[in-house]
Amino acid sequence: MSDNEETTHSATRKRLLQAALQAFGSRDYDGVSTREIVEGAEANISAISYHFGGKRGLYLATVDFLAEKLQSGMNDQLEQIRQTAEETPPDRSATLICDFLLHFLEHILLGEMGKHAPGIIFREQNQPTEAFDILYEKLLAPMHHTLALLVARYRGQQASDPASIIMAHALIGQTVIFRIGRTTLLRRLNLSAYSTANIETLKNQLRCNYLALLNSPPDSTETDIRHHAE
Amino acid sequence: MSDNEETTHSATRKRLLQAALQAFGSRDYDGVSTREIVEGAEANISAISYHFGGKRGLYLATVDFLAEKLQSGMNDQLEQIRQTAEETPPDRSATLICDFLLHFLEHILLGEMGKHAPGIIFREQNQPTEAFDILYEKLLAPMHHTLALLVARYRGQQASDPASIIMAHALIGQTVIFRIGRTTLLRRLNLSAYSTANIETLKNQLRCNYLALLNSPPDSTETDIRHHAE
DNA sequence: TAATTTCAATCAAACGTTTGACTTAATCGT
DNA sequence: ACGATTAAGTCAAACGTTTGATTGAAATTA
Repeated sequence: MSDNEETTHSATRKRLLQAALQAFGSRDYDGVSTREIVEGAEANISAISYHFGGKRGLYLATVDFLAEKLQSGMNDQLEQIRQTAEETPPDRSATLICDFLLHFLEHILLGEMGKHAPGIIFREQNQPTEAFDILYEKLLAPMHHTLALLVARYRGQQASDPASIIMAHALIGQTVIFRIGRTTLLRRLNLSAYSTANIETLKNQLRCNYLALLNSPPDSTETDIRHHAE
Repeated sequence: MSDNEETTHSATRKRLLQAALQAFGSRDYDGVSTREIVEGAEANISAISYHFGGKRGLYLATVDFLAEKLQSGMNDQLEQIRQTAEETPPDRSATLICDFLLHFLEHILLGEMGKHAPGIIFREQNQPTEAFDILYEKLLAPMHHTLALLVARYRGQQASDPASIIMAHALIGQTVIFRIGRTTLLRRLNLSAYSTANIETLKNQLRCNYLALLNSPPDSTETDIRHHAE
């Protein structure tokens, strides 16, 4: 399904998506009014119904628009990483993981993506709707999957091993918490915003953390988490 | 400011706060209607204006209510930890950190707090309002501060050292990501919810991660993050 | 011309808030 | 001791505004 959202549509449609992304990125679904969106898009109020069937349709299209945007910038990278991993010794996987995550960190701290995506993604994690499926399939799953693959390779486990998956989750968490918990950390450090020097410091510290986690001894008391699956 | 919210208030006031906590915990400010709240509280619509001056006032009172609730259960624990830390050798700090964070994990995964608090806290992190100050002062700062103290003690640093603060942040992040990113991880593991056995597995894995981070060598390229402070 | 897209105007529903009457329980003057 | 007065709390009803959605004509495009 989902042939590529019918590329032949008007410019109004794209302006609506961009305005909606900006709005939904900073405020909740109910906190955004259709009139505010069309104002930002310099379009008429009825354009939403015409192009997307309604506010809900616009929201879903916006999430898809976001996912597509981020996917395009990441899938190539992920694919390349997976190929590189197969051609190099397992212990090089740690470097691949670090480089990918640090590059990812920069994007969510400084990039355009970091402005809008986190709010939407968290909300859908916390209270999943139909939109979460889109985010999961196009963004979260591929990234999670590739990282688990690298982790498994580095630690000599199976990529499907829950331990690998949990470790991948922990690594991602270690990264995104500096975006999610930004306000708290900045306040603790008496900063008003991350500077590029701050980010460099963070990256150095995070690299150490990644390696520490990857090299940590496997949990000796481990039980198979799937025993209680579904 | 903030004498203890005038304890002599009516029962309706408390019912409103509890209903509001439930509502604001799962949906955004604009996603919650005053009529929905008073319905849950079995109160009259005008009770909100009467007791809190309006919807906004109710929201702020609800956040304060939440912070107070969680603070009472945590401050004793934090105080006890800080005392214990002073009386025991530094290398015992790691155990204190682990025990506290794992106890915290259980609360946010299973406890009543885990239902409502994360949504509110994240939203205020992502788009801070007046309510964030309440959360920061009563909840986030004390916890962050105590952890930084323990980290500094264990690693032989100053508690005010940015490296200690960042490490404390990383440790907290390592924990809360299993609540924040719950939906993604569960989907990756083919689970519909955490079982107590799952949580036991997570706790064992997390303990390893905590220790790995705490024992990791300090960043050799470190620069003082405060060089660029405000 | 025929199909597509935009527009101002309008709709019912839901929103947060306000009103004024009513109940209940202290407080007061005598 | 007792009716009058005041204050606190609750209630149904209504307020004006904003919401998402729809309409049918006008404009644009092919």
